Amino acid sequence: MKIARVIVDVPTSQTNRLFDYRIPEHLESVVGRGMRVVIPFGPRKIMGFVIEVTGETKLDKLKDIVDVMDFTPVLTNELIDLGKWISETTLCLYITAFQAMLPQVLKAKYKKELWLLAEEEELNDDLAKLFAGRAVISYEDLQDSTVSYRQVQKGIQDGLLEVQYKVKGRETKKTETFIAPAVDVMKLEEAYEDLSKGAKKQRLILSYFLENPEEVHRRKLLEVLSTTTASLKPLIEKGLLEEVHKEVYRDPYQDREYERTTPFDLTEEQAGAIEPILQSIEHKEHHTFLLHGVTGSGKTEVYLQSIQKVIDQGKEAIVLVPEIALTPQMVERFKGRFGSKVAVLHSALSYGEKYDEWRKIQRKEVQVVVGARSAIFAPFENVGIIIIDEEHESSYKQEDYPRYHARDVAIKRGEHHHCPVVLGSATPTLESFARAKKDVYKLLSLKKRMNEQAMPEVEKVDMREELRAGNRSMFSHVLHEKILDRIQKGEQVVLFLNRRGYSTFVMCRDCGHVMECPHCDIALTYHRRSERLKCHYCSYEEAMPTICPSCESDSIRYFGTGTQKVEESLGQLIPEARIIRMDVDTTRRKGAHERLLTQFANQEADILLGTQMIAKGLDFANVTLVGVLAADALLHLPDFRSSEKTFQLLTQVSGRAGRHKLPGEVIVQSYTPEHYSIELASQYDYDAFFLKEMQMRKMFQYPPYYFLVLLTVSHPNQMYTMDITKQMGQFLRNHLSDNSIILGPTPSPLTRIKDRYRYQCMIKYRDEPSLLKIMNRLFQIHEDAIQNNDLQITIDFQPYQLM
DNA sequence: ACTTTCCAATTA
DNA sequence: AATTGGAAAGTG
Repeated sequence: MKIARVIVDVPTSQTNRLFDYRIPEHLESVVGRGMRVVIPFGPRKIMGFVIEVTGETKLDKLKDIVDVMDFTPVLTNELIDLGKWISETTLCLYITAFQAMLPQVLKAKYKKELWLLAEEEELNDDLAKLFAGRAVISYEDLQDSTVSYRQVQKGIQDGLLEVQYKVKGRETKKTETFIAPAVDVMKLEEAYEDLSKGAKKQRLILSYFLENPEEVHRRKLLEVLSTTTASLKPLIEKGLLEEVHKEVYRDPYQDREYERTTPFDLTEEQAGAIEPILQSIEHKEHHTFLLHGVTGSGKTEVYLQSIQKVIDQGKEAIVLVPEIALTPQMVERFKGRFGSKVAVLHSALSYGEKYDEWRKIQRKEVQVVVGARSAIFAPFENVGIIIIDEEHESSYKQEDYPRYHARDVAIKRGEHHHCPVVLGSATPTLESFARAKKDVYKLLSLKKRMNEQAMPEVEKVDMREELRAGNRSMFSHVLHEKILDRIQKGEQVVLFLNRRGYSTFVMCRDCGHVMECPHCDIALTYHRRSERLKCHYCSYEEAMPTICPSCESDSIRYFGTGTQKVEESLGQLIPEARIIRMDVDTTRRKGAHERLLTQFANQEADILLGTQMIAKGLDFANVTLVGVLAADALLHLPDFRSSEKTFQLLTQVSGRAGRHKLPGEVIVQSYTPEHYSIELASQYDYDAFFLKEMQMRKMFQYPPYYFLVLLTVSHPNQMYTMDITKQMGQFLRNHLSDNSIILGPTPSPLTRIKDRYRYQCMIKYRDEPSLLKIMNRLFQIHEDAIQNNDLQITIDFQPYQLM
């Protein structure tokens, strides 16, 4: 007897273990490790992942597997082990880890149905009305009806009704219609002769097939012969042609032509950097490389040529890029070099499109995947290299369960496949650079730009002085003039607004009342388009008030510097400027992002104004001026990484100017231009910044000198939350070593979200071998309250977001 | 005596 | 997470 050990699709700690099921004979040759199966669980039927197939069990009675959902495993052996590792190191449930590795559509969908077993006459009036002649009704119909649960229960007891559970995948396959001859050429010819002379279009279609007897895409056929289905239909009805429905991939890039590029000759510096990577591929040895290259130094070419080597060896490559940088320009470079060997995975794809790209990987129809964070789980089995571009990006850390960092997963996979992991950045995280200095990672440096051009000159503008000089606008005098100058010359400008910390809130000018969310401790954000106030943390929204709810004055206004507002005042300042604004609002619609960028590239606008999303990966030849409107917006947030983030952002934004023949220039506006992160970013001095920031981190006991764990407790009752957090802090102080520092409990920076109070403890440690065990114990102690008292505990190892 | 609501245990 | 069966609370 064969037995499958299964992780069930029930996300709680009590079911977070293997359950044994008998594999019925007719499924014995089908069921395998890594497949999804339908299993009975209590009275229900649910989905589960087969983790192991064995011959023995400790139990004497087992239930049978009901059905298999896959014929090929969706999880490879490596991914199963990886999922286990993730759940153990990030303290999440097994099922959560496995679900995170797969595309959305492979999540099971459950349906509960009520079946009529007897004749309708045997039912009472209420039930008969409910069924109304149908044999099956969905459970939602029952809930919508007035029939009481009691009646249904009785019906079930009397054997008149039955509840059935259905488990379905959500995957859908897209099909398209092809037309093919249904008879041989002889018959076609006969039919052609028989057709009346008047049926010109029909004759045209047949003559097409006489010349090309293969099947052809219907839309294309109709297009080529410039005809319609009206002429095609009679031929199909006569049985001469037939419709063939074929499965096709939803390929978002299919109608695009990519210019093929060939490998460039590497510069001496690039050649030096790529050599150790190629060696690592050659010798099948795992190493983690930190490729530190200034913007424009040609990191991507190093990636591309390393990947070429991997493909030549018959292996596969995984490339991670930050979501925000997954622009058409980036995709183009990979598609241009490797053509149809590339799958692309990012959040702008529909679920169906993601699934199709994923299946190309699963079926090994591609050798390269370029994608955002979750692409690290690409189900390749022969990985030859893993590349993480813009290594410092915070989007590589997932902020909800499983709270994994793609970099850690990459290294784990690199070890398994004995292949190199390359972390690339112009501004590496302090953690990574420190590791490179300690030779844990191998440091590779690219210090020169490929075009031998100097980095654009950065001019800092002290906005305090502007204010003193009577300029109250958000554009300094210099910036205003330079913009005018560029427009006159027909060159382009990129304006960058750091939105974080500058959201548009609504305040009463008379009494100072600020509109806040009734469920969270945060000011509401004003949305101009809908004229409504929205909360960024819960889904709460309300209409913009006309009078202040506190003092009933009518001088209630919105404040803050959103991109909309900048666009407005820019329009007043320079009415002739053509502006493209890029932010969440203008890029919400599918393809909008790309359309706006194309417009700008075609020089249909003079100024590109945007947030974070224009800081990365963009490359426009005609841009000669970059303006940063508020460089210190990030700097004053309660986050120990704020200096690092500011430095990274400024460096990145500066890199947008003067990438080609025309020299570039950068204006950085700030209220604290003397801050070392602004000062050193404007000098492009990463090494000096690293040293200075390391001093700060050492002094304040932050990473990379210490590891962090953030423990957040939340509950609707504030006192209770504080109490539990205090207990936990005490527990940690009792169990962790004396060298570790435990801070808190303190209220979270956002103390209340969705009517739940949040308190936190921070652990700083250098060496805690049994940390995982202790944290697990912490969960166990409060398991009951989590289960029955609406208590929530989140544990985040190496957190990025301290809110 | 009977119905409704709540809670904890169980899921192979 | 969903279900269920039994205890506790409510109802006339």
